[in-house]
Amino acid sequence: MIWNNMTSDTQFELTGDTAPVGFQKHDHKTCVAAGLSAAENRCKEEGLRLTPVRRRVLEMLLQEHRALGAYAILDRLREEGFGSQPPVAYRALDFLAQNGFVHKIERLNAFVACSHPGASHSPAFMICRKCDAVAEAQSTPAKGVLGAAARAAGFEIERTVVEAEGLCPDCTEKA
Amino acid sequence: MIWNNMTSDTQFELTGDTAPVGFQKHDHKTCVAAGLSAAENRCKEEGLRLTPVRRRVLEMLLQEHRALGAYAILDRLREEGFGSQPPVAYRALDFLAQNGFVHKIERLNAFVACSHPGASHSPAFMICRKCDAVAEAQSTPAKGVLGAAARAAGFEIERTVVEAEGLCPDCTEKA
DNA sequence: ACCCTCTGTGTGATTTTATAACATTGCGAG
DNA sequence: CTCGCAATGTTATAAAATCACACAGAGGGT
Repeated sequence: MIWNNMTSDTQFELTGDTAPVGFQKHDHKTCVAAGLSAAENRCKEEGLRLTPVRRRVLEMLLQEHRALGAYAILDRLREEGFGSQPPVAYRALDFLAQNGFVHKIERLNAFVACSHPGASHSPAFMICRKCDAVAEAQSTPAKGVLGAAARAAGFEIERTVVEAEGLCPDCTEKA
Repeated sequence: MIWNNMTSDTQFELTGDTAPVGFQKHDHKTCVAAGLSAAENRCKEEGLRLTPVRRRVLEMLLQEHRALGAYAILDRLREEGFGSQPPVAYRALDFLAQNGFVHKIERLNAFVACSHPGASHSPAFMICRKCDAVAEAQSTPAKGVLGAAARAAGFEIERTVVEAEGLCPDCTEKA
């Protein structure tokens, strides 16, 4: 229920030491495809333009399945013949973030593909301080202590940043 | 209970349009003094060194009572005859943040004085997107959806960033 | 008092992250 | 077709943060 498990039964195609993926091994190909087509559908529905740069950036983040900085993304875009200056990356990321296809991790100044394409939601993240793996969960901003404080204060919450930093299961084991 | 109300009954000494202070008008002098002496005590107890730069930075943040960027702080330090290079500000801020006297607002790349000096706690913030006022509340990381997700995943939370962005009471009114 | 060490301060230089400003392209509505 | 607008691209610059190294001064041990 909570996150990156994606489809079906867990598949162990990954060699065991590929990039961290959200604390759970799973089939990348499936989630890249799923993420992309979810985005395509939403764009078609809402008249948004998923242009080549934007599409490619989303694809990169889906493939990577961890947080990438804007400049890491830019480097690849450059290699692939897209523009080579920061605004190219930032604009694509802004578009994707604005539409919920990717999220910015404030703590890392970096971006991850959304793990729950489709529904609008308030994401929460768990970030491993050792291996930088990032897993996305749902938060419920209006509920809980913060929601109560906000209501009491007359503060209108529009957006929330919720990021937990700590040790992922793998790194806990190794320690 | 929740935040910057500080002492006693609210006092309206402020002219009514001084800098935003956390959604509630209150007596600055009192909270500056309270914040500083709390820090002094904790440092004495724990053998920490509240040196002049550090003390002054804390005092600035307490006076300001809103988020200041490291470079805003640095500018003032420079004017006052302290060092003039970024590390001076960053080091003082690191010390203060490490010991819980100030908090970093990731969303703004800026720092605020802690509103609950003393007890160790997991802060949560409400940030007005219009006037940049910041109020501090308490969060309860281990509880709620995120805590459940973390336990389910075997993720060990060490620290949390919780920041709500929206409109403060004042700005809501004006709109 | 002396030396030693360790922490903190100061500096210049650099890296990393992000935005401003403006020219150009190309699609779609009329 | 052509006008307008959104997206792309570029150069330049701003803003945030860190590195590397020199020096000063507090405090402990002798």
